[in-house]
Amino acid sequence: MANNVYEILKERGFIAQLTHEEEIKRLLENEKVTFYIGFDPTADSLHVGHFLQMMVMAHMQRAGHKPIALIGGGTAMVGDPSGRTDMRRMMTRETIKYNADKFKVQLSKFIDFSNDRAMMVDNSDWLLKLNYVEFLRDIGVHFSVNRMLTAECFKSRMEKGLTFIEFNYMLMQSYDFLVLNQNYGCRIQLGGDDQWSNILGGIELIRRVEGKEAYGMTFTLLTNSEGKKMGKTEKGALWLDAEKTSPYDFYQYWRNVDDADVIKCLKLLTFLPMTEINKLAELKNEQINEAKKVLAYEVTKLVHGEDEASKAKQLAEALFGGGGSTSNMPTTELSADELAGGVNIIDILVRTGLAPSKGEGRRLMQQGGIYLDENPVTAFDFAITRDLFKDNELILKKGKKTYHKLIIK
RNA sequence: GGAGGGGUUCCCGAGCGGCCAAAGGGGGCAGACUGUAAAUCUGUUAUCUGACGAUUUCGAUGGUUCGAAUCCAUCCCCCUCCA
Repeated sequence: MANNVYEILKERGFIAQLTHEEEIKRLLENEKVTFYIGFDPTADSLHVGHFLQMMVMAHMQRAGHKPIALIGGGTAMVGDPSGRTDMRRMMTRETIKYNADKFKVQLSKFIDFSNDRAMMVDNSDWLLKLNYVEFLRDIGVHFSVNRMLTAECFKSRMEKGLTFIEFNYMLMQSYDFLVLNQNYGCRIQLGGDDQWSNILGGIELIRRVEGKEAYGMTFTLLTNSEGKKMGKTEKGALWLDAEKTSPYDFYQYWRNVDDADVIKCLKLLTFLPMTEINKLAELKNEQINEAKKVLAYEVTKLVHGEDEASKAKQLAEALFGGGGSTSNMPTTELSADELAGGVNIIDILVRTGLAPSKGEGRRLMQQGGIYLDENPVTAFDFAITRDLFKDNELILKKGKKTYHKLIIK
């Protein structure tokens, strides 16, 4: 019976905590509500954690509610201590500005901002011009330090140390909610579950300043069955920017998630109807691979578009299943001239990025992790020459899953 | 401001004049087994070299010494207690 967004979100496993379950449910059922989610531009690309937030926004928007995407250009200057055991590195204004601009572009791809169906605001617009004393008198008075210190988000920091600048983060985020409430009638703040304390701060502030009730809802953090945050790869985070994480790598990440996490991810990160997901949930053992394929394709489609998703899928099938085209594989061109003399395999490994250093390249070869057209290569002085190429291409493989194509220019 | 304790390789964390490119764990990578999964086992994990070996690393800069991550000086940063 998932007619109402609340039910949808609940059924799909998004919801972690609610400030007022009944009221929120009623509100979402009967009214068009303006809500917000904040994104602090601490990197130059959104990642999967943000994607989950955007899925929520999209579900809400589909139900007729109006999202405000808040870019934390101002809050990023301070740094949110929540869920952190150490202090964030201070970022320069320039970096934040740069990141914020990137965020804006990416967000526009996922949320429909046309016809006033959603808005995007940047809290640097109001935070940066605040007057310190005024802020303390108007906003600071409403916060009890005693209470703040008992908040979960500061507890872990009590041991490691917490500076005053970070301590203020909560006030700033609370103030954001107040501003959005006053200017745009925003009544609900959503966020990851790590934002719970900060959200409560805002609700409390609105109640005290405006005498109005505001609401908060947090969502499960995307963690795997071991409780670790998902979306991390050996190269760092799994970015939504194709320049930083290629659609193929992105696809492969989901293709390779743990069995235990597939269904959860399908619910959270795709729009597949629950009936279909439930069917996939029936699969056992090997068959789970089918569910993973669906997951990988759907998520990649949402993030990179149908074309890229199909390409990634085809490439994966070509490599792992045999057949299909290799046209979307990362490629390096070699000139006929250099091939004439033979090009050392280790140099190629470094050049293609399959190995970060020559030493690493040798190690890979020693351990039998390097293949040329599926044949292991172990001789360090092996030279790649023209006659190895078939149809002008040669497939270089590192381990079982990383492929690179060489072509003659 | 005073007293004490620290800053070690991707992370945690040992080392406290030579045997240290630095124990152990985590993570990563590769191999075996598999289902492009998990678990497990094995190897590996600064750079250059086919190898011997060479070079740059232990907060920063100088110094002592035949020789320093280890001792000294100054500086920067973090933590704890006192004010």
